[in-house]
Amino acid sequence: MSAEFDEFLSKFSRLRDQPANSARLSDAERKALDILKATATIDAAALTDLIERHPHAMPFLVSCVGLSQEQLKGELKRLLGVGGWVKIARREPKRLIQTLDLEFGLVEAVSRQHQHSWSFVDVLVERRVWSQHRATASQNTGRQLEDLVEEIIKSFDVPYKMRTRFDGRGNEDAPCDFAIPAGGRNAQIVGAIKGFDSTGSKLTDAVTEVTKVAEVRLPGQYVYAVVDGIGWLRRQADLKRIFELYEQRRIDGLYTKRLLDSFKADLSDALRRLNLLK
DNA sequence: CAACTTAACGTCAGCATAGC
DNA sequence: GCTATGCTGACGTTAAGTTG
Repeated sequence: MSAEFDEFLSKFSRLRDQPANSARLSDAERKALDILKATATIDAAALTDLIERHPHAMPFLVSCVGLSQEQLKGELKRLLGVGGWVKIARREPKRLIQTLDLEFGLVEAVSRQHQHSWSFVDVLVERRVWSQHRATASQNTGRQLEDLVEEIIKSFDVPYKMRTRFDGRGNEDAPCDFAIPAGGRNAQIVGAIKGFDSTGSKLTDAVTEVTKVAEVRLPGQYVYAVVDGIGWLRRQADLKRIFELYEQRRIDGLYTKRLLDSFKADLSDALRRLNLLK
């Protein structure tokens, strides 16, 4: 590249300030942690008492079972139908603790980690595990859903292609997560697979993608969507847009992991109608 | 096979709105 | 009026796929 470009490159700087060494905690959070620190014995009653008076202890407590703040919000939506922890911690602290304990073994985890004496290295390890978990493990959640769907497609012993594009109406094409028997102009059955345990504009992007598939599809093409994950529960406006596509029959099927049996049956019918089965 | 491109999911902040 | 929750979009990191 040109010398001018190299010169331009040399003028770049880091935008973010160096990360602060000590996280800023609110007074409410600090107070909650002081109480936790002073608690001699951790049991269900102690935690119930703690969160009833100090709901802001919740994100700290659930970190003991590997839940981030966002994951906590998602799980509360799934398990209790609420979007936050403060109100429910004050009103139904017992139910909140019991639910999380049943699902994640919260009390035991907090108790164990409360007693543990932590070394410097322990802290370093924890930091590393969390930051790595964030990026790598999250990739797998979406991939797992893809793999489940791929297994079903495989069971029919037909040619297919994962993560590709297909041609539809006019000169338009669209991305899809699977295509049978192949992508491009040969696609006869296509589908989108969108698993999210968290929220974000990525879910809006996913809806846009599914919408695009529905728009581009040819009359004879079958279109399916498989969605799942607690992220959708917190992004229902986006989920509804996909559901409407299904209600209007602009896509032929909409499934979650627990509905994959129906997907298999519907796919079987479609393959038979298209004479793709051997 | 290294460089590059595309696409995957998660975290968080900011503003709007609801609820006490 | 203040706090909790709802809604939205920008941003971060990594893996898989592509290309020369």
